[in-house]
Amino acid sequence: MTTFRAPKGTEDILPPDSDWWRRAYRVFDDLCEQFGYGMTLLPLFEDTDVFARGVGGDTEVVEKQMYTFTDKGGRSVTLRPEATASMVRALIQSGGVQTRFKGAFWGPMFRYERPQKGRNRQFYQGDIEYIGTSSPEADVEVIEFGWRYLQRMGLTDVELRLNSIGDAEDRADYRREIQAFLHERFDALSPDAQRRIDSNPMRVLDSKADRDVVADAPVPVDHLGEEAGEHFADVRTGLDNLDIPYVIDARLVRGLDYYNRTVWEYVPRTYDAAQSSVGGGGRYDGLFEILGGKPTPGVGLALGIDRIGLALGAHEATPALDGFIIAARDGDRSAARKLTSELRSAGLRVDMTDRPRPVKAQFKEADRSGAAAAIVVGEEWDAGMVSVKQLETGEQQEVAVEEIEAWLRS
RNA sequence: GUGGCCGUAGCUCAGCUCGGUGAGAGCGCCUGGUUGUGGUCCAGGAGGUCGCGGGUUCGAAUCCCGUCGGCCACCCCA
Repeated sequence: MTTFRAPKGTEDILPPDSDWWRRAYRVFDDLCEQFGYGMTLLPLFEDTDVFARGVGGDTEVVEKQMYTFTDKGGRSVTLRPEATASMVRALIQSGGVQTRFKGAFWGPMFRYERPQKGRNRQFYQGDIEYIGTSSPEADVEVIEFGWRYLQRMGLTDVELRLNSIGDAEDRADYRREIQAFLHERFDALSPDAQRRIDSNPMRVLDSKADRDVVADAPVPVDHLGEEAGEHFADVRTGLDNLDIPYVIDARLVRGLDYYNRTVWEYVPRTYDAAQSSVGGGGRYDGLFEILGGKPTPGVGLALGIDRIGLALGAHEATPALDGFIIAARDGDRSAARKLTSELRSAGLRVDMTDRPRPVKAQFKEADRSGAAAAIVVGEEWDAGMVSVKQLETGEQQEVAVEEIEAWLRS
């Protein structure tokens, strides 16, 4: 027996479940227009090195979650695990960013992991990037964007966790300090943490397995240089100014190596799952150089759409048609079909059954479709009339054919 | 990659411990309850290789082994 199913870690999203996704995208798109972020369409896969170098060789994402293939030309390509490196590559390719660039993007990402709640191998992100400015106002705007998005989607009880991990230069001293701290407690550390002392000690702060050990470890936010410190203060002032609440999480470091200074995450308080973060972002002033471009600062965020949906719980389907056309007699079907066509051309949302069925069954379909009204084409059609019934109230009346459109709109 | 739980109608599941009367329920779906009226009610109906393979047995959805798949957690992150 060869029955196929969606590959492990992927999901088919069909109506009516996809109604929510349509809304999720529309809200995102509206917000992008309001904030002035242009749309970008990027490849689903890139040269493997874009991510290996961009994201960082010592991250989990690159170490073991890459969907990497060799194509027929012998090139190593990787299904994108995240958007920022890809976006930066595209901007470098197009000649770099002269003044500033605000780009948005929506689509699937791929990470090879063992699936669980809120973690699929193919998952969806909405992303915005504000590039070409090191102003803290940009950080604030991007953080605000994510906050507004969650609010509009109905996730109102969200904790915004904020931190600054400083600049690369600031981290030299800090690095020695945390390494010393970790070496003293070497035996208590998890194998992963032990391995990272030399390669990327800051990441240990983020490790659940080592939570107790690092509870009183030195944190980057206490080792900010003058500029990074001012920047962070300005970001906080900016958020206060917009009345966006946040908490400082000194051990928040994020999983991608390109971040510097500001990093943040959105965590719904009402959502209990291991994968609780529904979005996050950070500043990445060094990424352009890593990928071979001119030094260009940038800040961006990713929203985990799947997780936002999970955090919201069951959402009511809202199919909603303006009208459902019913052909009373089989001979009325062509007239009904024509009317359906005309009303659709006029911009209304209408549907009808796929074949002759008892009127009762057609009404049942009309009801299930979520239509506001049922429009009966039958004997009255011969006199230029149709019967229209408001399905919620049950009220019914006859209306002249040429007035249906106006009636449906009222 | 490691661990736990689970795979029976389209969906949610009961039955499995103590193998054996014709494989079930609810929801959904279809038809009907008189001429062209839904969401309630009533009646009838369609729909199942009991994940797959092997073993034990006179006999297995029920016991054993294997395998595939799903969910959740660890890890990590969106």
